[in-house]
Amino acid sequence: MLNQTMVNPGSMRQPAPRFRAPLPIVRPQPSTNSIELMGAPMPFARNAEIYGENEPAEYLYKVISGTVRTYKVLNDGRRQIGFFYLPGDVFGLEVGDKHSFSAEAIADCKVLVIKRSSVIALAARQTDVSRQLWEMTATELRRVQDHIMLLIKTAQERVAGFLLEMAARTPGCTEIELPMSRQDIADYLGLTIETVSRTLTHLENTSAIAVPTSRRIVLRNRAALTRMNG
Amino acid sequence: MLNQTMVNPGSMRQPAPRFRAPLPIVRPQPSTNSIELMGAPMPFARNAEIYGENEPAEYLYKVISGTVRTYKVLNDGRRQIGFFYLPGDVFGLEVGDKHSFSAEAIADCKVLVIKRSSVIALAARQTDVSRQLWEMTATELRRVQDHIMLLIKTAQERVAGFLLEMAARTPGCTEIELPMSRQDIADYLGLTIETVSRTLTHLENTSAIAVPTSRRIVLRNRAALTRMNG
DNA sequence: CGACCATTTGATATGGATCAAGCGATGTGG
DNA sequence: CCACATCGCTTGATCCATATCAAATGGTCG
Repeated sequence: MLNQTMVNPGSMRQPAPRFRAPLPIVRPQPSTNSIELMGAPMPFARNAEIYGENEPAEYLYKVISGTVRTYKVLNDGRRQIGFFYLPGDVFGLEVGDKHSFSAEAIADCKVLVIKRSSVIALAARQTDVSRQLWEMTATELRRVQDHIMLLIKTAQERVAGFLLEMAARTPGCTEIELPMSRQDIADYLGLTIETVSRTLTHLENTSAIAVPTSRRIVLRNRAALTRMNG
Repeated sequence: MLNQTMVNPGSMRQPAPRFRAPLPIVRPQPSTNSIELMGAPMPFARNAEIYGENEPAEYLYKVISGTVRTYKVLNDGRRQIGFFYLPGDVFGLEVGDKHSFSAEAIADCKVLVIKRSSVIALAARQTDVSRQLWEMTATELRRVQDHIMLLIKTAQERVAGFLLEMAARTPGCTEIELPMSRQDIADYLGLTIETVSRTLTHLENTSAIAVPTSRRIVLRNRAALTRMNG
């Protein structure tokens, strides 16, 4: 039942820990050209909150470096991660005036912060901007639809799918550096850390992957992973 | 593992069965004014396919009467229902050129069919149209995000949540007429029919609901349902 | 009435959660 | 430099919610 992190409702904002060398992830930046000209870059420390659920959605965001997680917490503390946003990804895009998820930096981040009202104002006059807004929202929609398909699968299928998804988002596609903890992965996949860990071990034993360090995964047999993805 | 319908990959298109009296559901229509002027109403028989996954997305659709389900089928036949669209709801909205889900009529339907290309062309010149497109996509996004939160819950929470959701979408809020079968509900909630049935029986035994006929549910104790919604 | 289909109910199996312990890396203070 | 605490992860043992398998019930239509 309770397969997610239990979050203490009273202590959400954690102290920002010391700095760490940022991960060298560089990805093809989807062209959000005219919109991102309106933004200012801003640093966030590891575990810093970028915005909270139900806060007014005054800005939208684009990851420059680092990784961001969005999440929701149920009444009783179960946490569901919406997505891991890597450099180039846009998040915090809302049509209503409140954020539907919370957002936090997983590693230290640089994030482009763009004022929502000015984008919307510009969209009212420039067709391409309004089209970009629409496309970003639709990209997000597709992603969430895929996430639903993930959540109906078995543990093995979820983990295999997750690895393939992360690999597809990384330039050097055979070896991936995970910016997030096992707990984050578990909360994204709707599993427990134990199950994630066991499944990774099993994939390693069947030599579908190698795990040189816990944050680094080598895809040895992509066909096998694809096959078990469901 | 296999908690969804197993769909035989070779026999998706079913013969359209006989006609049935349409359900008298009438709901507040969100104003999609200028867009829906461009559409033509079209009837679909029970279980008729409206479009298939990966088919070119030439049209978008608005339910006038009846109910529509969208769904995806995994390689091995597991089915996941994306949503049940009731009168007033827009579906089939895509930014890419292919549909990401399939759509079928659950009961006999009247559906407004609107040519995608003309809407997009109009959006290029009329701000309000492009805003409507964006808002419809964002509405869908919210919905899918909520669906994810549903899928991490227990069986009881999912069923209770489903009933509350359906009640919120119906005018006479205490009694709801379900247009879909137990199997459809199960595939929406990521459960089996047996679990859905047992859970409904349990809710009835604890007098949270009454089930005069299998398609009709009376909410007796909404507070209890809300409480167990998670 | 009898066939058919949807739904409910019952008995059992199992995948993943839970509870608990061990392990390796990193960091701290003496 | 080394004991020692801490943290993230792995591994092991057991439990439980929900799936699976199977049968009974009930409504619909010829």
